[in-house]
Amino acid sequence: MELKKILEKRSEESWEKYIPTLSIDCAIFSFHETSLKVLTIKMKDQDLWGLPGGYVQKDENVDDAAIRILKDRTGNENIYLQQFYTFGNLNRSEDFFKEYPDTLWNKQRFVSIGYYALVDYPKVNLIVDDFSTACQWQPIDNLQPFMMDHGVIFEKALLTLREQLNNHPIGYNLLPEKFTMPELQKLYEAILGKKLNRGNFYRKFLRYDILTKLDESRKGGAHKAPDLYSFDLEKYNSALKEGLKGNW
Amino acid sequence: MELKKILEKRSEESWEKYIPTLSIDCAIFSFHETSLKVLTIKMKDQDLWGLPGGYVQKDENVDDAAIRILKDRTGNENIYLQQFYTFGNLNRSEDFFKEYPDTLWNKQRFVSIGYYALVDYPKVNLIVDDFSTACQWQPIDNLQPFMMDHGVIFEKALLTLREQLNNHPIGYNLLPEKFTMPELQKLYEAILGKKLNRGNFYRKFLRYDILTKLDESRKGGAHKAPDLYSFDLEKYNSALKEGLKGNW
DNA sequence: TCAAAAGTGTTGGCCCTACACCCATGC
DNA sequence: GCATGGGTGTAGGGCCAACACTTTTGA
Repeated sequence: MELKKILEKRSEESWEKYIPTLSIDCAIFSFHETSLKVLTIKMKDQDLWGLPGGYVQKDENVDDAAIRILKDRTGNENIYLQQFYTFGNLNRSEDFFKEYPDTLWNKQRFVSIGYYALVDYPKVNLIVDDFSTACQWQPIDNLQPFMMDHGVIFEKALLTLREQLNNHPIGYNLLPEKFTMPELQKLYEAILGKKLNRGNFYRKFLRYDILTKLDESRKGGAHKAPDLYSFDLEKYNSALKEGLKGNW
Repeated sequence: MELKKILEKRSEESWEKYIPTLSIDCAIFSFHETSLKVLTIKMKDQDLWGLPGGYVQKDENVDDAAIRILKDRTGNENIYLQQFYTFGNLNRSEDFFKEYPDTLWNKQRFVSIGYYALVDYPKVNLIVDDFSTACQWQPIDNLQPFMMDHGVIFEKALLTLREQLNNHPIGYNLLPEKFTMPELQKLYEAILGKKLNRGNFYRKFLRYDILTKLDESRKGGAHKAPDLYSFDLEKYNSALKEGLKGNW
């Protein structure tokens, strides 16, 4: 069914179910093949991509709404979620629904609460809903244009990720259980948007004393097999409370 | 007039004027006599103190609403404002208006957007509005109990202030034009909640190369007259972009 | 055997800590 | 002149960048 029909059909139900004015948009990040990716969806009858989002039910905490939205889109429930900013300009979604009746739920003025989410790439099953035709990961260094102000929301999410790198379990939530030092470094470089010195990164991270070196290495690569590590959760979390020392 | 009467009288107008569901709460900080203070108000017929707040007009950006609310409370327009978190739990204001009719504007479920503001203490004229009986600065290390979840909002504001100390013009906006190194240090200690080494603080700050040493000193104190400094705005702002280096 | 990637060594400089010392001021 | 607080000196250690060397791997 075309988008317009669906929206009009759902509109009345939405007025009943959700609190007005408020929406949620999510920047869902993952890390795969040395590149940081963000989840984007394409709505029916639209050319531009958007961030997945939704609304807050009348009897639901805002944080719980974000969890629900994430689950509906990724099939996954225990996802690391962090609210980062609320976007409240008048003209955010201006023009987007201008051909629709004023009573349409989607045509309201929305103030949108932004959340970023961190997921382990292979654990996610992308789900295409009734409103959209596609749902896919895009590498952050080669993004398609975003609809509405979703470009701004994405940029703010990425900036927040950068700022919180020393205080939040970002590495832990984007990497698989076991990972190599070069993989960890690539992740840091992707988030920071700059190259880091290999040897110094290696020793700096070991000095934090938050990793456990495993008795295995990543075989199968074309060259020397790198050692595998995992986070020592106890030490990791207590180090994050104080913040990892040092500037990137 | 008692609070109940006023609220009921204003309710209808509020439904017309503001977008529903959304409110704004502000933690307004200042620095005076070596202590960090936060602006609190006491509503009529209430024992507990609250943070000043307000609502968003239907044709108004959320940021502009925050500016308007600040101006109404402090008489001041050019105030440093920073949105820091949005509080969306169902039970935030539970029970507060339970004796009122359900149609009362104030009895809605509100999701509140938190802003912190930084002001130069002597520039502010506190304004008591129709809803409140008092409006005063409280030192953050000796706070009266807050109403609703305003204690949580305040704590989050203070935490954000701490986290942003190296990246935002916090010192500049809380201090007067001219200040001494010991005053600057007291401010940092108040925000961080811990003592810092005097000599090291002094040199660390000078090393940033963002201060201008003035040809005056603060006379009148009981001891050696400390030198006066001011921020070199150009250098200061460009240093903040990269972030001041070092952990406190 | 060779290129490339991973792990490790080394060096000089800067910043941080800590403590000590001197200077200026009002009592 | 004395106590107090402000400005400055200094020694040791840690972290850092930069670079080089060694080891391991698959082709």
